[in-house]
Amino acid sequence: MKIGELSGRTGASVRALRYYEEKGALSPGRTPSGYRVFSDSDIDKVAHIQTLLAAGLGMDLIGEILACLSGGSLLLDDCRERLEAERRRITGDIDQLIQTRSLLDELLGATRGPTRRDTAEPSVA
Amino acid sequence: MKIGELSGRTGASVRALRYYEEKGALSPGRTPSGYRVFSDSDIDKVAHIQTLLAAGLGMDLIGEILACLSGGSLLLDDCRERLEAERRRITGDIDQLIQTRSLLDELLGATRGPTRRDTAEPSVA
DNA sequence: CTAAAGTCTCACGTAGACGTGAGAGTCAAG
DNA sequence: CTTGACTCTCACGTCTACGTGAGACTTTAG
Repeated sequence: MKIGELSGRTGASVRALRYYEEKGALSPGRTPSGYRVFSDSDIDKVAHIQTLLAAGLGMDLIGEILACLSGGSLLLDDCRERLEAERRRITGDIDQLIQTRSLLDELLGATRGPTRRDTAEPSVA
Repeated sequence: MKIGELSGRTGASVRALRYYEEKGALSPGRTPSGYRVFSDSDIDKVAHIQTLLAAGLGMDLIGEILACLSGGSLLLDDCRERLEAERRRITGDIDQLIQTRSLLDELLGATRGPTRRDTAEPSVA
């Protein structure tokens, strides 16, 4: 498929997809005329990219990770370490966010209003 | 205390502290000669700012929040709503991060195997 | 065949949270 | 009084993940 279709299927803008390629996260083929040609598996890759981006990983790292994965379907030790480091960082971020949520509760409760446990608490670590 | 001392006590750079003031999150007094004068309570405020920043809140919102808090020691309904919106967003972010952590575990697990250190056995790469 | 739609490669613009001098005034110490 | 450290106000530089044309070519629809 061409870039427009991938954009439609993933929600990522055409510009974003070209940017992902620039960072090595995608490696589409080319038609004789220069058009990028993506495969179905790229849909999943883009989803991964979006997920990792949302988690705060930089495109440079994501690019290396996906390059590693598609390269040999096996992570080099170097990549593993960095992924594990990110995993630890994310766990730290989660804790941090939970504390911050408590701070917000404090601010919200400090002034007035019922200390009601309203909406569900999906994630409590 | 002057800006340098507050910087030392909070870890925030002098530039950052001036930026926080610019955004209305801090409102230090001034000496006749124009030097900023901070109080001890500003140490806590800076800590809150750093926490909220790390949680993804923008300085504009943080500025309004702290201005609200120190202004009337009571949150306006408008402020409350926005804080509650941020609370929901943070909860969503936490869930997102937990899912992402699972993705990382998946990626890390996909290559599970002996972590060779010096074996020059090129797997598939 | 022509017009519209899609794609290409530059390459500058954007927003957020500061970094980094530039040039100048101010304060504590010797 | 003179350093030297500290502070002040501009105001441009930085980094990230794209947005947004500009100008030109390719493909598709009628």
